[in-house]
Amino acid sequence: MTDVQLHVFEEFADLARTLASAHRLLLLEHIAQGERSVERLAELSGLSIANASQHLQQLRRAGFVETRRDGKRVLYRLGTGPVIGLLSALRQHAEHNRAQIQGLVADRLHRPDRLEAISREELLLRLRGGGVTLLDVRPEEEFASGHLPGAINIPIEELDRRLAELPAGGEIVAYCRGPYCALSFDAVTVLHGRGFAVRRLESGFPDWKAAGLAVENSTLS
Amino acid sequence: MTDVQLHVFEEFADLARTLASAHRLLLLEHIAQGERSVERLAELSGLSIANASQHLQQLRRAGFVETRRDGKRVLYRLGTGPVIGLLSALRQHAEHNRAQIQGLVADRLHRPDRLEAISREELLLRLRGGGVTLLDVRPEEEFASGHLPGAINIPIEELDRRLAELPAGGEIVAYCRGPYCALSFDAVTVLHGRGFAVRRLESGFPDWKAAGLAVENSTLS
DNA sequence: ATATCATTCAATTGATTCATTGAATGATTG
DNA sequence: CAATCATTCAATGAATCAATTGAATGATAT
Repeated sequence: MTDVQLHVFEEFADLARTLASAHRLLLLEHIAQGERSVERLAELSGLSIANASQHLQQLRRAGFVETRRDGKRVLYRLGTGPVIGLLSALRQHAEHNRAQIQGLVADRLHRPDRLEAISREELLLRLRGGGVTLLDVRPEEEFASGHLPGAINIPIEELDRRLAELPAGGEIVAYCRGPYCALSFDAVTVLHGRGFAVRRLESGFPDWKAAGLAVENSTLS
Repeated sequence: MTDVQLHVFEEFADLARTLASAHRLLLLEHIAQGERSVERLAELSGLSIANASQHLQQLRRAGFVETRRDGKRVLYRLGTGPVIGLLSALRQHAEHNRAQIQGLVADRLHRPDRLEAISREELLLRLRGGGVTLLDVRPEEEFASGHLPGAINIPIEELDRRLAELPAGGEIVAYCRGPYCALSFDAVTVLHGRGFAVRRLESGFPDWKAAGLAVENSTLS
């Protein structure tokens, strides 16, 4: 009785243990952006290739990612399960804890930078209305492997020099990889300083995709 | 940059690590049923009191549970955050993995015992229509600290002897602690054998409560 | 106040996990 | 078929975590 119970819980615990490493979570976050090779992931995460490979295999054993061979490379992508949901539940809980510590739980309007954030639902409404420019500030590579329909791509480092590409009037909504990616925060800071009406999308590309919403692809490896 | 990133992920990893122990998950599951003292939890989980206490403190540090003093005892209850959501995301993923291994993913009707299961939404509809008897097969103690409105309580061990208390006609819906609690499965087996029209609720009491639905309490310590 | 009892703390030991290194695998390319 | 290159495997020492024990805390009750 408690024996069978414990066995089930051991299984859950194994899953949790696989997530209990900052490096693996970081790898997952990068994989959530699209397919990546081991070498690229190692580079993105600052790990040795062998080490990255081992972590990736743990993630695969737990079903969080899947692999595919393309020539000499092995490409990793997210698993088909509710991986994003699991990660976002973790995020939510962490956020709740932070709010708890600061003594503000029921209140939803307590994060100053959140004032600039816009939800997916709100964005969809605005897009239908028109007059909104979607700005993807991720690197070209990530943009190419998938982005929100109609978005224009200006990587954050180039934003300063390429302001001309942005429409003078109308509102801009910037997004990047997700709530804990700093790129869109930076974009809001930069653009706000230049007098643009800009807000950031609360969630990022992976969540958008996971929600089953339309995605565009560029033709680039 | 990667420094700040890593710090955030360390935080997530800590949360995951706290869940990465079958004993702690088991404790959480018991706490999800209602407030419990350390002694009771140790007994329920087969741990020494000191050991249980340590695990409980880890859970508290991570914000999964909260405590309250009542006389000599310290009572543990679930935290206010999305704990249940996190646990159920874990469950979902585990279930997905299992299905994956058996080569049936897209298919939703592959679990024979699931044919007997009814969702919360469906239950709510049926209850409005009437003719449905809700049967709580958890121990009296757990029933007393909270149950579904209108449910009758017959602990699973007594079910055999107390069949008379069940209405002859109409459908019975049995529930217990949740999808990985075996009690309601047993109830279906027993009652089905006696010719009752019986199904089990897919989710259990904790999920019901977490969904913000009405809950009844008995007057019992 | 003091005794009592549930709970928590502190310290030890044993078991896992992590990153690193160098070698082995396995698929492509000439 | 041999060479090449990305990835994986295997083994090591350092670091971290889990369970156990006995003592300390903190609140009640006589």
